[in-house]
Amino acid sequence: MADKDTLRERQRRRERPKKAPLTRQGILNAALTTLREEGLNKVTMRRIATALDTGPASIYVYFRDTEDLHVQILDALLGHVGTSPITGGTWQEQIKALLTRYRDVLFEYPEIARMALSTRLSGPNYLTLVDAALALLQEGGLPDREAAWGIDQLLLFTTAVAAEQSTRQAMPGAAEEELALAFEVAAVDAGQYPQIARLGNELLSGTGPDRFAWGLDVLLSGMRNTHRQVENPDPSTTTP
Amino acid sequence: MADKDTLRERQRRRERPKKAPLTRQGILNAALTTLREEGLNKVTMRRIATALDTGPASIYVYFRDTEDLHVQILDALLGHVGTSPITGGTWQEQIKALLTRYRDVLFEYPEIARMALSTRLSGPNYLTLVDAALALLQEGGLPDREAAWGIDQLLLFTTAVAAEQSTRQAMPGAAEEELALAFEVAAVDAGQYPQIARLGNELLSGTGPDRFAWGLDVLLSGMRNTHRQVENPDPSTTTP
DNA sequence: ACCTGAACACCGTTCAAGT
DNA sequence: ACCTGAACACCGTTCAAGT
Repeated sequence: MADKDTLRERQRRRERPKKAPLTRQGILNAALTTLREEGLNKVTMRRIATALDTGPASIYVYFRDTEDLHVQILDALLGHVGTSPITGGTWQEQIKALLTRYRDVLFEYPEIARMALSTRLSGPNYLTLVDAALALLQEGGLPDREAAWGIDQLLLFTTAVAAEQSTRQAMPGAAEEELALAFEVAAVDAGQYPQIARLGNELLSGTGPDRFAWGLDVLLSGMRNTHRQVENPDPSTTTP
Repeated sequence: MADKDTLRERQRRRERPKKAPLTRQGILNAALTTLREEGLNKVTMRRIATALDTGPASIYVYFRDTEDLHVQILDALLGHVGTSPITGGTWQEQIKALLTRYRDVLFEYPEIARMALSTRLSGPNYLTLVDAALALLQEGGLPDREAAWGIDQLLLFTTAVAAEQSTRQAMPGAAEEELALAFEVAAVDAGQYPQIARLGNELLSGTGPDRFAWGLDVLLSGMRNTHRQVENPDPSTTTP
């Protein structure tokens, strides 16, 4: 009877509430939860498997290896970074807004940013972001040749800033490290490192966001003034 | 007798040839050998300890943890990057030569570059490099405020390029990945990613060194044309 | 102080066997 | 095809005990 079946069904669920048919999405969701609650280095095959009430081998049905899992997490995280519209301002301001949005995602998940540097990304959400940025560069009148290389540099800078900055704030003892750095700069031997001693605290000045914004301005300004050389065509790799 | 002692000494050495008094340098040397022969992720506490014929706990006498070991390896690797003289050319060419030298070291050890992004470096060799670069920026007439932030960006870019590029070439299957990327760009949906489709192979053009050199030019040019805003002084953190 | 064996609490990945 | 338990070959770090 329906009643009896429902009851039995409920009891079964209560016993093992997380047990559901294994799917790619299900694994990804469990991974995202673990990421939020415990950080990327707890997003391990074994842990996700345990959360889903199975053995580690099961995850390998859907993900090639741990890196594959992490890459797919990032694209899931990127969500609508590239699609939600950006309004107002010059094209420079718009591209800065777009990249800041990207940086903010990476900022929330320090280790993801570091991973993003060592893996070619190719998820749909990432491609959308790249396309949107390229459109803005074109709008700004940047020649295609420079835009093609420039987008790489803009994304590389953004990712690197996130990887660098977010590590510190997320880690226990980050504050002490900052302080130690300040002392170090102050204590630096003026004979051995004259420039560092001379610039002193100027080296540590400014907030993360201010430095990031300045960095983007430098890149955008530099790109417009730096033409790519015509590459010397290598005859050995060119068909006649 | 001397003869007998020497013989006994030799035999003792032959039995356990690596056993020597444990020193920081000795551990570092063993670590460098392992790095060269097996890569950074084999530079583990346990492995170095085994190589030195002792238990893992012994390493903790000289290094706080695994990260500390890795950081000190990088500074050892940096050797004379910052001290051996750079001759000829404009200050731009000189700073490019200096950073290229830095990149080359990081290129040889992919994982070290990635690590360098997430850890504040402060070894003597690293500071020497920073100081030399700052001197060149000053020689080029870059104002101190911009130089202080600019050096950060130059080093960040260099490290990121090394982390990104070197991963691919060092990994098994890097060639296939490049190829897969090329196919991907070719196959991209022109409706969904119009800009990527439009630029096509332009996005993949150029060699690593050409892109790196262009990137440095962009940065150096941009820095000279981008003044730092006067930061809005935050009254809550300023003493009156 | 310096050094260490042993223990604790984890990992990724593969494989043979199950459904 | 999809899923899994068990096994293999590793990790970092701490601690109590030794010299």
